[in-house]
Amino acid sequence: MRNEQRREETRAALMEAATQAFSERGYDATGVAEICRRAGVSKGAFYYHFESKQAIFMALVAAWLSELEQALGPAFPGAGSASDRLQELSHRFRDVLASQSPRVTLILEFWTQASRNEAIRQTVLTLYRAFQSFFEGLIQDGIGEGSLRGLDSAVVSRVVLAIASGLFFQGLLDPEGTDWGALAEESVRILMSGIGGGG
Amino acid sequence: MRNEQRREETRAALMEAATQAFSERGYDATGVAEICRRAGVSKGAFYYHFESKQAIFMALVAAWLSELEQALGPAFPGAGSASDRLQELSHRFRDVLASQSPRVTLILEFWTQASRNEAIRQTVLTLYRAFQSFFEGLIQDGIGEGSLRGLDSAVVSRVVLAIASGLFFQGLLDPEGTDWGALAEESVRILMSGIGGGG
DNA sequence: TGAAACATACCAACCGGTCGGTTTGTAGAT
DNA sequence: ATCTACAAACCGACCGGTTGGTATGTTTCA
Repeated sequence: MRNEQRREETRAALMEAATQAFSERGYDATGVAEICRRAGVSKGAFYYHFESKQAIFMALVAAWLSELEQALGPAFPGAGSASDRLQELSHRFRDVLASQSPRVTLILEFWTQASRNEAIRQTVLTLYRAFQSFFEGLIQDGIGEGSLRGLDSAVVSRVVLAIASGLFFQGLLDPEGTDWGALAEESVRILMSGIGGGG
Repeated sequence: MRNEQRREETRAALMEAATQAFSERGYDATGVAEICRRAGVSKGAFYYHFESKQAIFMALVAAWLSELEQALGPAFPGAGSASDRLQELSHRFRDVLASQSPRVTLILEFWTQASRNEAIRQTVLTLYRAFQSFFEGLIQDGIGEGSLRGLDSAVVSRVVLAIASGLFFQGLLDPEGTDWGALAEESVRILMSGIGGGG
């Protein structure tokens, strides 16, 4: 069964190469030949493992999806109040940004393709809704235990997501502009207490 | 001087056609030939007016930049308190989204290209910083007049921008998912008063 | 008439994808 | 252990089609 290992290795090499290539040059501008060159295999090998260029892109989306779902599921198992956990999450924003750093532009590529390809859009939407549900549950917990005000959790969760993705995209555009990690923490703090004055 | 008018018309037709084509199919997937077809001119006309495909894209970025700068400058000349103006701005989010609707995906295209092209990135960054300055000034006004708390206006302005762009990108991914305009209004309301509970 | 504005025909380069053939790995027979 | 037989994995030349860009000719108008 050593073929199985070889199979996995080649597949992994192709996906890694595709990740880098798509990140650097974008989906359309990246040729299958270049992916093969980076992976050190031939075009024949590529089309043996993947039906098409679209197929490997979809595989990358799926891999990213399951990876983040795994990271989201068992994590943060309810230690402390909901507001504390929200702060903790914002604290980890910098690490997430750093760990995803090579893929940051790839995620933007996912987003772009999603706006033009229904299948990809549905996949990304699934991920997006998973995130939203996660935050919605967190906020409902907070409302239940009294650490958060009794606002519409669906709305608040979307706002939290908007801040997160907004900071994400801004960091992509201007990586050196600010300490986006610190800004994420500050955002949650501001969101918690509001910006309204005395009146 | 009727040549001048003709010149402007062709140029405008090409840029309008490029806007639509880039929006629908993206920069790379759009051919120069298709832009010409939509504009009803020939390739010769295209390359008479623009040096390259990149050039017309840059021209679109520049046009978008100056357009939004104009809309931002004289607009909202300080009627009411800063918090009121912030609410008013969120109220107009739906209209902005609607008016920019044909270009929404084009803006995403700008963002994508910006992450790979330094010249485009600088241009988009200029726009981004113009927005940030605008909000920063607005928030400083609010702090001065007491309608906003004395927080770091640079930080708050970035958070506001994060929410705006975050909602923008989310609306792009899932146009029918929610009333993003209403959500924008609600976001500002939440941002004003915070989500923290009794403690 | 001459310069500006546009059209037409064309090209080299590249693209995603195919295909006939070759190597590699391994299960079973001996 | 070694040979056989076969399938999985891989190679790279090749194809039709498309692309951004050019070269050259034609129209329009001051």
